[in-house]
Amino acid sequence: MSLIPKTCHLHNQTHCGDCRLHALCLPLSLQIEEVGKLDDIVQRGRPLQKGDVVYRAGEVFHAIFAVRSGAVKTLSHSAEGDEQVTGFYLPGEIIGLDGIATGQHTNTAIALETSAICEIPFNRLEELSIQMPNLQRRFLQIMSRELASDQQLITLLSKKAAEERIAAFLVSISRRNQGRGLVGNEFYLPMSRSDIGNFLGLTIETVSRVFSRLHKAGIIQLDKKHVVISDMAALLDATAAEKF
Amino acid sequence: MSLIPKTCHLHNQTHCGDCRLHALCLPLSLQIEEVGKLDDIVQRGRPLQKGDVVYRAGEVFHAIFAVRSGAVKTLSHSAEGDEQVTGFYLPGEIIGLDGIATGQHTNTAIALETSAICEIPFNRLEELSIQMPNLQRRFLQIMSRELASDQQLITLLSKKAAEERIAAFLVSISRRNQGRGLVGNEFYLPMSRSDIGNFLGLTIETVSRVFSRLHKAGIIQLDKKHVVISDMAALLDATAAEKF
DNA sequence: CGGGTCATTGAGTCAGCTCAAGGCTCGTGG
DNA sequence: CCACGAGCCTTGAGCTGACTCAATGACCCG
Repeated sequence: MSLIPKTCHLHNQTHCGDCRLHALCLPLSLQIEEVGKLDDIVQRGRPLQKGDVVYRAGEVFHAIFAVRSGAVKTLSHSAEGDEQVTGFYLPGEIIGLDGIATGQHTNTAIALETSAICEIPFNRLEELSIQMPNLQRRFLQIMSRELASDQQLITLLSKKAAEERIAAFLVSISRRNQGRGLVGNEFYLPMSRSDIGNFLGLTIETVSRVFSRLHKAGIIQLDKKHVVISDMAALLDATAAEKF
Repeated sequence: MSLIPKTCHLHNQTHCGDCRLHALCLPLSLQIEEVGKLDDIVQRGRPLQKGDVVYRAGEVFHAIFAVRSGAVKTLSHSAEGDEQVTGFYLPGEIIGLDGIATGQHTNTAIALETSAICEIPFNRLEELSIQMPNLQRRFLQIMSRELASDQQLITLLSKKAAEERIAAFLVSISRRNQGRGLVGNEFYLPMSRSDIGNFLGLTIETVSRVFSRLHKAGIIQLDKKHVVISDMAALLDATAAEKF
């Protein structure tokens, strides 16, 4: 059961072909008429508010979702009940892939701010993939990219110190914003310090201290969630601090 | 030395339909004639020896691989040159999925012991998937399962103490052996302490100390790489030690 | 203006790291 | 057959980066 109401607001009429995220999202590398067919199966709901759930762990998996605007975090729950933030998703990025293996979502996805989400029924997508090899390949690419980013996070958690983690996190947000045509060196973080800490395997105190340190070092400017990267080179250096 | 006899499963003639791993590997849920078609595209090479490379980071991606016998580790290299072990793969498991996104492998895969590997050319697999929706779905399942296991590892690295990590690691090996019809409470670890430490984000000293502790607690018996789990309940408890 | 949430900063503790020493096993060569 | 070296593993001792605990500040909303 999807939480997204089917009522259409004017804002929801954007078709895949017109969508500004066209070149980032699922339609990449499709022909124009193919985009039209994909567009036919995409369902666009009313914007979600901060804290609203896109899907919940344990729910039956029936669709994947594309973030059209706003931002979403995904969390998994361990057996003991504690939450692990497994990712932050920005416009053009796809969530819900975790449910394919078992037919149930293993993660929960929650809007971090007012967000528009496109819902793509999975069985329709599968059918379409059979007719459109480009779409099949694109979808596999997206899953594989997700694997690669999970593995980067694994390396981060396994090998990097707190400062390197935060620096890498900021660089990642910066690059993804840049990929969407925004400036790379200034942005608002849509998530709380606590989400960042959870994601990076740090406490919120450590996140806060590292932000302060980077600020004092003149690498970033910081006003609550508003970040300006004033010295990108130094920030990149900080993602891989020398060990000796 | 592996528990797996060197006689039957290393020879190259086994077809997917006859393979004992049939129900774990890619052919799961295929019809008999479909298995035959899959079998036609699978290439079986000569057994690899310990340390041999299955594929290397940076190589052009053209195939995925199934482990038929033995064991394989995958590693990614960070920009600074240090290696991160990202997974251990046992018979019936699929490696090489990391290359789909970019067309290049981002990981390196190395045999941990004498191993037989099936090579499945990716473009042939894609073609076959279009004809065989079951195969397409199965392949997506395998990728999704990989995502889920990466996310479990992320939680492990982000939230768990050394003892919980090792316990979870042993339970994982045990379960996967059991899934292949072996006993779950006794096995040889095909990887070194250093590989385990690297994988779990611990130093080899810590790995060694935790093994000793679990041994002294009567939970496992240990003779080099030969492990006997003598108290599975206690080991499971140790994967989620109470924090207060 | 009071209560709640989120963020910052400081002080002290500790799990796992580094450094160091020594043991076990296996292969090689005298 | 033993000596020797090279890996790999184990164990001990001390150090340290991030955690816990605690207090305070900033902001939002009713």
